[in-house]
Formats: sequence, C-alpha cells, structure tokens
Amino acid sequence: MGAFDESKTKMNILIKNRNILQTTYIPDQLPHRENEVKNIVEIITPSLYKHKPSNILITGKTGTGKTAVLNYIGKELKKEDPSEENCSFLYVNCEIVDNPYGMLFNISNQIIKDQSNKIPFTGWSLDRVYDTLINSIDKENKIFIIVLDEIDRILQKNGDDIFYFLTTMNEKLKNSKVSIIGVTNNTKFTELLTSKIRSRLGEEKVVFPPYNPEQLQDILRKRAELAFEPGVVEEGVIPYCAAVSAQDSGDARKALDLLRVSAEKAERRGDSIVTEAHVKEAINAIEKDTVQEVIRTLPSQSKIILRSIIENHEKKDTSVITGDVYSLYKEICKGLNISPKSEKRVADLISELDMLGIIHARVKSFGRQGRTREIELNINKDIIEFVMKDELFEPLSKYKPPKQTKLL
DNA sequence: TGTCCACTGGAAGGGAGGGCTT
DNA sequence: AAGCCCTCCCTTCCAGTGGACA
Repeated sequence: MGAFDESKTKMNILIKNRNILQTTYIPDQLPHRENEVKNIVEIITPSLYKHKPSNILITGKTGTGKTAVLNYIGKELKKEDPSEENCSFLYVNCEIVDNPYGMLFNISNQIIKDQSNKIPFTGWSLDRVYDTLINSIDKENKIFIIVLDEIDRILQKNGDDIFYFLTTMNEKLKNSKVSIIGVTNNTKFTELLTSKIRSRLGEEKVVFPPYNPEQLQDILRKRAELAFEPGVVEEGVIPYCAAVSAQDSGDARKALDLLRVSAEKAERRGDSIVTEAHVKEAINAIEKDTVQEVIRTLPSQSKIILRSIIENHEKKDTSVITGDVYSLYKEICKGLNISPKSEKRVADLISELDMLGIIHARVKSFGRQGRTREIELNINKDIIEFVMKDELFEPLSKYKPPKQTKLL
C-alpha cells in the first residue's frame, strides 16, 4: 500500500491541460481586447523602423487583460524583429521591484548581457546606476520599449523623481531611444504626478474597460475548450462563474481561478463532471484561503494590532477607536515580551490593515471626545479564530472563543 | 460661537542592514 | 578598514480638524 493509493483511486482527472487554466498562461488570442491590441500596436509600430514611439499610459482595473495584452504584443513584436535589431521590449513589474534602485537594476540587467558588467543589486549610487543604464542603452543603438507594470506602486513610496529620470533619458541618448509604457489599475494615478511628468508619461492613453458578463463567459469558454474534454463542465457552470466574477469585479483572472478551483474540487471528490455546486464550494474556499493567506503573512506587529482590535470588539459595544487599540496593544506586547512601537506607527499599521480589507477604519469626529478612527472588523468568525490561534500568541493564556461576536 | 479633544496625516530624520569602492 | 550609498522601519514633531459641548 503506497501513501498515494487511496487518493489516486478517488482522484478523477478532469482537467486535461492544467496549464491553460493558470493565470500565468498567455493565450494565443485575447478575446474582446482586439481594439486595445490594435491601438497599442499602432502606437509602437514605428519602433520596428527605429523611430521612437510615444510613451503610453495604460489604465484599467485588475484582470482586464493589461498584462496579457502587453505580453502578447511583446511576443508579436519579437516575431517581427527576431534578432531585436531595431527594437527590444522589456517588462518590469513594479510590484515586485518597488524602489527606484530596483527598477533601474531590473531594466539594466535585461539590457546588459555581459555578466561582468552587470549592476549589483545594491551598493551603487543611483546616479551611477543611471549613467551605466544610459550608456548601455545607447550602445545598443535601437529602440527600447519599457513596460512598467503596476507603475503606481513605485510612485506611492518614492514620488515621481524616478519618472523624471526615465522620461528625460532620451535627451541624453544619441543612438538609442526609450519609450515607456506605464501600466496601472489606479485611475487616479495621473493626478498624483507633477504636471510635467504627467504629460510626458501620458503622451498616449489607453483604457482597458472591465469585461462584461458575456465577454467573461466567452473568455472562459475558450479556455475551457482547451482545458477540458467535452462534456466535463456542466452547462451552467461557465455562465455562473462569469456572473459571479462580473458582479464582483469583472476580473478575468478571478473568473479563471474560480473555474480552475471548481474543477479541482470536483476532481478531489472523485466526481466526473464539474457542477455549480463545485463552483459554490470554490467561491467559499477561495475567499477563505486568500484572507487566511493575507493574515498568515502579516508581520507580528500587525497581528498583535489585529488581536487587539478583535479583543476590543469582544468586550465593548461602543465603537473601537485608535486609542483603545493602542492601549490593549501595549499590554499584549508586554505579555509577549515584545517592545511596543510608537502610537504613530501603530496608527499607520491600522491604516495598512484597512487597505488590506481586514478591517474598516473610518476617520470620525466625536466632538469633545476628539477625532479619531472608528474601527470595525471585516472578517468572519472562522478567520477571527484563525488569528487568535496564530502561533505568535502561544505564550499568552489560552484563548476562549467569544460567546457572541459583533460582525458586519 | 468658540473651545478643545484625540487624534490624523505629513514631513523629516535616524539608524540598522544590505553591499560597493578605495 | 573606512567611507559611501540605498532602502526599510521606525520615531519625533507638528500643524490641522470635525463636531459635541459649554
């Protein structure tokens, strides 16, 4: 008897080609993004003739196909110019490298092939990195199209100096030229830029509208045809996945995830077709998993703050405010033998929890009682349990589950 | 009508930790 | 080894504020 035997007999392989349902998969066609592709292609075509295309600013919510479209265009561009004699297409995800040094480092090392000349990942001054980058770009004597995905990330933390660098680069280049494609899901992104940089970065603008339910269905169908044998997915499943995702966000990535997880649920149960019941199961599982994952990976300080918020809610009926959270936070720290951070820091971390969607923190004035944040929990009982059971809190006395918890 | 609370939100700066340069 | 540089995390400082209450 091998360890896998039982699971193997129960398992019923439904997904013929798992790859296709992964979010990293780049399809050969991008349904309902024909206009956007055409639009961008027209703008960057001059690069094939070694002319600098305009910079482009692309906006659109998550899961509207921005990244997929750009990957696709990158591949197609390479087909037109296989040796990259006239133009190169570079992609940088600013969510992963969200500081100026990292960004320049990343761009440079896609250009500099010679190992010995590579820029170290830290240690140099920005000026030096910048100069080296300009030199190596100019040496290539061609057009560089640099895609900066999630470009708002870098702005948030660092201001727009780096974009000044990038957009004035061309003035220093003699042989090569650079054009920037900025990608963001933040529609207010441009408002945060100084006007000079705004006009430079947004010479052309392309907006990706969210998919409507029919379009999502279409996308899912196309993928499902490739991923499953005919008949495996029950009739209503795809419209259902599409409807749920469209209502939620119009996010194709989520819709795809939902379909994949649903199929996996069916597989694990040993069922031979994927049904709407599996989708329902998947919706819950995904929701729970993502929240738990967010919480699990929270830094200790944030976990303590979250615990403080939870306990405050358990023992009070009135609104929980920053001050309450901070004083209990300090006590918990004491119990754990961790030195507490400043009030300001804790207030900032509360804002972060808010942004993650774990809590709702709204600024509210209580008149004579001052002006502060009113904090609500945005997680259910299961997740609260999950937080309280975190191993970080093991040194504290056992946690007794609340009789009743106020929930949203 | 003005006061005044309990913060908020922004700025500035320190210092630890990474690593290069001379 | 000493001196730089960049980033991250954090502290300190401070002006600003919505609205209940006197």
